Amino acid sequence: MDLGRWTALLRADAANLTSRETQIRDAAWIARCVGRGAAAPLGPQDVAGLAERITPAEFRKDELLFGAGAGDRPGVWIVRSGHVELGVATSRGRVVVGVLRPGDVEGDLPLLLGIPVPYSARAMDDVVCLYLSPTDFESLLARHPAVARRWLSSVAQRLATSHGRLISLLGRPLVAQVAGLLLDESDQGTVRLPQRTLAAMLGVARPSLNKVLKDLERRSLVALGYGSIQLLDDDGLRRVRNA
Amino acid sequence: MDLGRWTALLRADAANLTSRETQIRDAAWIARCVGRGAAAPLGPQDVAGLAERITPAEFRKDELLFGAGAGDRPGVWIVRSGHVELGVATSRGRVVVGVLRPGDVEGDLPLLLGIPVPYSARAMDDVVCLYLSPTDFESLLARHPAVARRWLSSVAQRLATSHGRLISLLGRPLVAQVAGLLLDESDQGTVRLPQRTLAAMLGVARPSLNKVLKDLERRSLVALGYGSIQLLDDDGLRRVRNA
DNA sequence: CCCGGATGGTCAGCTCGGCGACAGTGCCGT
DNA sequence: ACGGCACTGTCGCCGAGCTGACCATCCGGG
Repeated sequence: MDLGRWTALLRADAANLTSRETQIRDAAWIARCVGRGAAAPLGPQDVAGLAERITPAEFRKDELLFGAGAGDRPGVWIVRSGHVELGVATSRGRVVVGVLRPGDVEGDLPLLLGIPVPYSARAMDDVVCLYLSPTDFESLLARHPAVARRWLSSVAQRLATSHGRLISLLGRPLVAQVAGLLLDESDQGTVRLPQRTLAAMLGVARPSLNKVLKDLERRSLVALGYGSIQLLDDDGLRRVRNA
Repeated sequence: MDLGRWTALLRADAANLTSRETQIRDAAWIARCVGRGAAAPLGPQDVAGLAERITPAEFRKDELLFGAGAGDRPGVWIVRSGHVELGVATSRGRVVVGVLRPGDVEGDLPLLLGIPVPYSARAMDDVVCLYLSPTDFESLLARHPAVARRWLSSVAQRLATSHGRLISLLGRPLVAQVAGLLLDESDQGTVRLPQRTLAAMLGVARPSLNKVLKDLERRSLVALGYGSIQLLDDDGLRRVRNA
């Protein structure tokens, strides 16, 4: 998906389309992203229910979306364009829990469970989000069973990913962890994150990560660039991950 | 909750109660456990919907419930009594992903996502489960929105736990990881797992874990027993976890 | 065009934890 | 009572990865 074009469209919409039309298009987009591949399809009335509740929100690079320092604004955020970093400040420096890409959802768990988010979200570039207030989210789930069903798939998907991440971290050599992370975070064969961030995602020191990456480059599995990594041999990386 | 008494009751029920009465009692129990504390209450018809779908299943110690070696039986399992170990065999020996206690649910994710479970489940002692077949689970969610809503909370709860686990593992010293694990797995101030298993849950070697545990014991934070650990100072352990 | 900040690459020293082995000890069935 | 088994406690060696430092390179803005 061409993110630049999406963003441009969003900007144009603000001027050329009615607010209602924009909302419906955004709602349909959410319907495609949340609970992808779930059995239950959403009806037109479900999409309409979504549309009348979402409001767009823009953030500039390095702005905080929620969490410590941003007033802990409750509600559901769906990333429309851009990237968002979920991080925790620990005694041993910053740890990155995850990176949100367009289509990813955050903020629903705290609402569902009534607990605060343990991390804070920072815009890694200019970001456009769609926002659902806590009450809107609650009524959406209550009145639209199909949406609740899809949301269930979405959360289940994230849980499966988290489990996979746990397995790939538990006592495995760093090369295997790195190979797994690159495969998970790649977008069209490229990972557009600085090594500093990747290291924080694995909770390791940057020099250690760099050593491993150079090793993978020597084995022609990846190509290192400035702020980006190209995956050259996915199957080879998978072998390293499972070794 | 006194697990011994529950098990005894279950045995007695098989003889003294009709199958239907047992099912309704089990269903009510599931209703209490799944999505604990969720906003949406279940109506009597929801509990009835659960009751007519569940079937009990017993497993002896060391028996495999599902996963590699047990035919990968699809369906949802709810632990009624006993403990179940979720483990993965890796190149570097066994890794324990988690331990299921009474009230815990497993097997729903593969159904929701259409993917196989990446781990296998082994009964750590004699275990009684309640079973939902894939088709029954699907129809339950489709026809009982309140159950789907509760199930959403249940999955969200597990996702939050998994996130917490990730944060507590990422590049933290072993003492902090151990303190966190003990706090998570304790039941009434006691962890009834052999050190071998605890080590597998953190993906570390047993001698390393033992060294840390003895250290915690010297600091009067825990008391080590045979196959069990008593937590003496929860606040102290929390301090160690966050250090 | 140049400069400052961010990112990538590398090194030496050191600590933590893995690995394997072995002894002591509680638990349980015979 | 006894013996086997599983669990705990401990040691020594060694390699993986952390610490902190330093310089090269890339990029965007003035």
